[in-house]
Amino acid sequence: MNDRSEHPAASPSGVRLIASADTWIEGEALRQLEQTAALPGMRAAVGLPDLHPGKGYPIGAAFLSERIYPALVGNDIGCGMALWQTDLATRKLKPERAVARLQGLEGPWNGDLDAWRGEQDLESTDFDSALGTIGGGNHFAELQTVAEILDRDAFSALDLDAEQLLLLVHSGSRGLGESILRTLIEQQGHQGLDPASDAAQAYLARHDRALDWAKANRRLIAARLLDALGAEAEPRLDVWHNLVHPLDWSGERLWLHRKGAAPADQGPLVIPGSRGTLSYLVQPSPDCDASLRSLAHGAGRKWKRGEARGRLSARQRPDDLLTTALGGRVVCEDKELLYDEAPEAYKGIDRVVADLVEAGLCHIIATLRPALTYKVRRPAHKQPGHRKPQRRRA
DNA sequence: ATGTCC
Repeated sequence: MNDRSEHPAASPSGVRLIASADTWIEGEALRQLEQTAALPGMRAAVGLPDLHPGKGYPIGAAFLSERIYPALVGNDIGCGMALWQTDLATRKLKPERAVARLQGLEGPWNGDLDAWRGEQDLESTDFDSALGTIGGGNHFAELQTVAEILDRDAFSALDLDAEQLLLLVHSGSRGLGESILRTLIEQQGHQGLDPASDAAQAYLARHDRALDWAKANRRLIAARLLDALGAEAEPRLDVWHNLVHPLDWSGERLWLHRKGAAPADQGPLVIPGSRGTLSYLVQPSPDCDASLRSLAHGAGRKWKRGEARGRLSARQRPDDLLTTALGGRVVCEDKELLYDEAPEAYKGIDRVVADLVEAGLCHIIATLRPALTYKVRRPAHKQPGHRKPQRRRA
């Protein structure tokens, strides 16, 4: 491991990068990591091996601070990864049939939303109609098969069945988190908040609601997808990788910000690769203080959004991207998104996870293979029959 | 990332 700095507690800048020399980290991401680590009240910063540039602040990083920085959590408050054990036998999966059945997951759910919110103990928001929708960007719902089991005891302890499909859902708080951050920035700017201030308390209350909303969203996404497939499933894990929460650290109360950083203190979790590579079910090590109790949340982007189409379209047609090197099927009728989320746009997950293992932060329970990755059907404005608003003539 | 929005 190429540990380029001291332990956070001992380093003057408090910055630690967990990445081997073989893991490429963009210079802009390192600059963002250093700049963020220099904000007032910041005590420690950790870049995970999936570190890549974000909008001002890096993604794939954890920050420990005396103050609360909402902009550091970002707009997708509560985004995370949840795993279900389905009752679908892997050998019985007919991908083309499953693809055909997965329709209409983009629009509002047509079930009894008020009753469902009641069961989930979820308050009503202006974004109820978005509950149960995956969204864009890197969000997805994916059926996976178990490729290899490396820690049979841990695998069994999770009550997983290697002969049945798993469902992994990556989504967040949709427009709700975005509205919370936008309002906060309008009122407070990018400054850190004193945790005792009214502004901080108001933000935290809304933030915590967005966490619940995002988790419920993943649950409803799974329920809708399973319903479409005629399957049932049981939840196995659900972790947030965008949030801020208080942490007692060496006798002090500080605030841990995770921005695209998975928790290492809440049991096993899935670190997904791209849709064309394996994902990893890992067991965090008991002591992950060196990484601020955090792990990588995925492979990390190699190419910026919007760059992939230009880089790939000469050698790969859109149809080529609907099946992957591992034999998986992809449902994504948004062409730009199809390219943006191509496996080539991401770093290699094998190296990212190896960096974590070599740093002593986790071990691998099992590898998972994508069978069907659901992103999005055709965007509404490109649906057949959609009329473009006519530009008014002078 | 985003009831993005040409």
